[in-house]
Amino acid sequence: MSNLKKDRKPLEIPKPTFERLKKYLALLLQEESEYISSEGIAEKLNITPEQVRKDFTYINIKGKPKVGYHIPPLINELSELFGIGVMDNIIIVGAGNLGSALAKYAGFKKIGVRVVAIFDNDPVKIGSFVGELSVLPFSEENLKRVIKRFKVKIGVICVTEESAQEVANVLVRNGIKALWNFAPVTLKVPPGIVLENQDITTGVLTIKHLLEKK
Amino acid sequence: MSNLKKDRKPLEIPKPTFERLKKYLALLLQEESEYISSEGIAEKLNITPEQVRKDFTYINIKGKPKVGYHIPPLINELSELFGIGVMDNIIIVGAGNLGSALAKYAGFKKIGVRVVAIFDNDPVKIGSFVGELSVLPFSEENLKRVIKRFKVKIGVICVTEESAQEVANVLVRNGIKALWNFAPVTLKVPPGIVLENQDITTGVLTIKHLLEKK
DNA sequence: TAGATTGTTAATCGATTAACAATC
DNA sequence: TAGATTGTTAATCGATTAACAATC
Repeated sequence: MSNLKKDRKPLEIPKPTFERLKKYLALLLQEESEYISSEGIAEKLNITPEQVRKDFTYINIKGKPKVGYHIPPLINELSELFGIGVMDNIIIVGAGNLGSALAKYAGFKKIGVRVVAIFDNDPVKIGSFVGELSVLPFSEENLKRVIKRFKVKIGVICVTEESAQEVANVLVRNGIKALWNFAPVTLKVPPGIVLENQDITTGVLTIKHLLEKK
Repeated sequence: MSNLKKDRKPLEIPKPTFERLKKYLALLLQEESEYISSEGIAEKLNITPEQVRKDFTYINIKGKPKVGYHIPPLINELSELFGIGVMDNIIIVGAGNLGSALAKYAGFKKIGVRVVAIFDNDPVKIGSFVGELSVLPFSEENLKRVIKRFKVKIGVICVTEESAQEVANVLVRNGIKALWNFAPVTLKVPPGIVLENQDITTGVLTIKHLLEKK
């Protein structure tokens, strides 16, 4: 046993390309026309058309000279890349404003994500409704039941800095495979667990830096 | 007039380095010891120590062999880079859950950001309190007054997809210099206006993709 | 057909990694 | 001093850009 290969196959798609593919998808989902050219995409995202075409060589898609790319199949192809066809059930821990905002977010459906439960420890919040969901007490028992019943792999952390690591531990202990962390802390997770930090404040640092040099 | 130079001086710090510097700062602000080595930083962020040292060559900082980097001056140096010493007043448009979460976020202070007003058009929300702030009606008059009085340069967009572009237009028209957009739309802004998109959903796409290939 | 736009290869550019000298 | 860790240069790697042929 313990023959986990160390050679985790590197993403065959380069990281920068991958990040741009996400933006293309977001853009295409907003688009109403049927075709779009590499130039059309490029100018909305402030990149070059060559870059767009190059990026598309990583996915199985063909454009038509003089016309551009047919949007529906493009969306399909990108959807497959991100596993959007498969609906993932997720749970949210922390029913504060941020957790509530996510729980109610309508756009998840389009990207194959469904919030099936929201947890909190605050007695005032427990039992109250966030959208269609009633806030559940954050007990291991509840957690275990929900995770099992809905085959939940992804847990979202919307608690304070102080409790985030503990929440992460509990989630992982109960079978969660990926953490989406909104708390401004550097979490430690066991190998094999996917961790995605979504530090919401970093954006404003870029803004401050750009404004400064004007 | 109209002698705006097209040659916007490229960020002398490479983009990837810049992004990592933000992470270093976030990490250091959590750190309690006095010194940290490149190795110490590297392992928490899953990068190499060489990378950390190389990144630090872009800022004016010296480490001590055998000891590492003295954290307070490091924080100072990074703070200066991001313009954290200068407090920026920002306004939030949209007092839904997300806008409210941001308005109450305590961590802004540490990075030189202060929320001075929150706006909404919903009569139910207007006049109610979000933290210490009373929600103001989103009128150009109010906007103009607040922007002038608090010298606001940064506007945060926390409204729906549908209203985001219109809100952006109004903000820019009234003198806002930078937009921090949380709505899942590709905004169009005039040249010279800083735009930072914070698409909150992209993180989960990465997670889905990583889970898929297991 | 002519022209626009794609797709792809080659050239360039820039970032990361490796190696090692400097130094506390 | 010896050893650990920084700082920096050179080598490698990978991503972007440029050029142009293919094609609708």
